[in-house]
Amino acid sequence: MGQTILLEQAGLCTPPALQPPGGLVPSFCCGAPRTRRNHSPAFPGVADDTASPLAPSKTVPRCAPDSQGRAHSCGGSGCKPAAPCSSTAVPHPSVPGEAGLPIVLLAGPTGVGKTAFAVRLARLLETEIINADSMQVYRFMDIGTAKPGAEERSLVLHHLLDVVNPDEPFDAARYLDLAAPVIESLHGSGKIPVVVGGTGLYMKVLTRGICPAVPGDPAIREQLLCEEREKGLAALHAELLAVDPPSGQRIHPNDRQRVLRALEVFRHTGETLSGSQDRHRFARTLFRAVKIFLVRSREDVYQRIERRVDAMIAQGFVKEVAGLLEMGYGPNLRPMLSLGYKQIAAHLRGETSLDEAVCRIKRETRRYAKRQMTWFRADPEFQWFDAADEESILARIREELAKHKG
RNA sequence: GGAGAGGUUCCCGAGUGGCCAAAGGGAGCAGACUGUAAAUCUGUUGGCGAAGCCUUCGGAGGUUCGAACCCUCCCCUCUCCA
Repeated sequence: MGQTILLEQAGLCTPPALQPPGGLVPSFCCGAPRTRRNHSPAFPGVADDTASPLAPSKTVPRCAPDSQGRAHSCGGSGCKPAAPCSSTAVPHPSVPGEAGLPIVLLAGPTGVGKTAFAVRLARLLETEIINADSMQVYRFMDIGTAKPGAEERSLVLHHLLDVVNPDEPFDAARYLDLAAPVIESLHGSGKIPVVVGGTGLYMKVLTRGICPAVPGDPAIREQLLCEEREKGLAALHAELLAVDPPSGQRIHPNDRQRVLRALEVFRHTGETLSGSQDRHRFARTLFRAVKIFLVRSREDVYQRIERRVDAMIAQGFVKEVAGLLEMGYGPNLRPMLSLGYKQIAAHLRGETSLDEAVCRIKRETRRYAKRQMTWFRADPEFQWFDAADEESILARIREELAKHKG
């Protein structure tokens, strides 16, 4: 096994009892998970017909006109193709919607074993993998993002990995712009793409499109930040409440990121974010998907996180972060503020010991895993499977795909 | 052996007679999420419940209408002196 291959995959092919070398849980780690009750993950099993990912969504028009009866603006492409309405508005040639080939979405909390299982699945389906992890799109960030290693990549072609530098802007819309054509191309050759990752929003956007609101505007953003410094966030929230009441009510006054975004949209376009979202509503289906969520018991996931972070350190995570900083990727860049990178950078600045950094990474990773479960729990189309039960998952996927062919 | 300080709800820590199931922080748990999403934010945290009731502030007694808070004894921890 290559060194860069992460523990994630170990659990899939070997009994959980087989611990990786050095997998001892360090006793220094504060806040070790206290699992009071036996969390038994929900396995909703097969979704009912209405919620079935493969059930055609009968009511949704492929490209609904907006309230004014005009086709919404897809960069002038007039909605002919079911193109994602994004900044660049790449018109996608096909109209997948409910008729085209499906995709397989493979999600799960960090460290359940998505990467390895995806490779297996992709080989069985003789297809390719599309990354749906918001951090693995960045170059030079390999160890800390648990990016698939050379071995995995040699077995199956991976897309959307290493597509931008850490100082380039990247967001859900850009993700859609890049991923949709890959899916279409794979569909063109009769393949069913396996989309793997833990970023719920990216998966949602990939299957349902994104609200055609404007992209972020640096000038307006700067102005807003300036006003925030002068008047405070509360004043900006008050303004939002006045200008876009639904958004103002929905967005908590402390949620700086969303308050700023909503105001940014309004100032840029004169249209409210809520209005735009109301028209969008994730109503269309861009790609039908078989949605699989891999789970393990809470204890299990936490233990795997523990081991995985230790393994990252052993593989040279600190060196990786130092290297990024040397390359000139500053500690305030978005990806450098992500899980792990942020804490290691703080350690390199001398703010914390390595032990402390590791401890924090583990804790933040546990929280992240929890948030992922919350996100995917909210989407009933995802069917939850015990990650160790590969056969059931494969059977289920085969069943769905067969149904589709028939 | 002597002197002093202290033992508070999962942890740290405030509280020094009623307004205390007990501030604040941490950790945990739950939730939200449409262009930063590995981000950002919210709620909650003794038990049972509708009010309300029950158990809790090292232990056992006591004072008081009433005690985490006052008194006595005991146990434990820390600091200093021998």
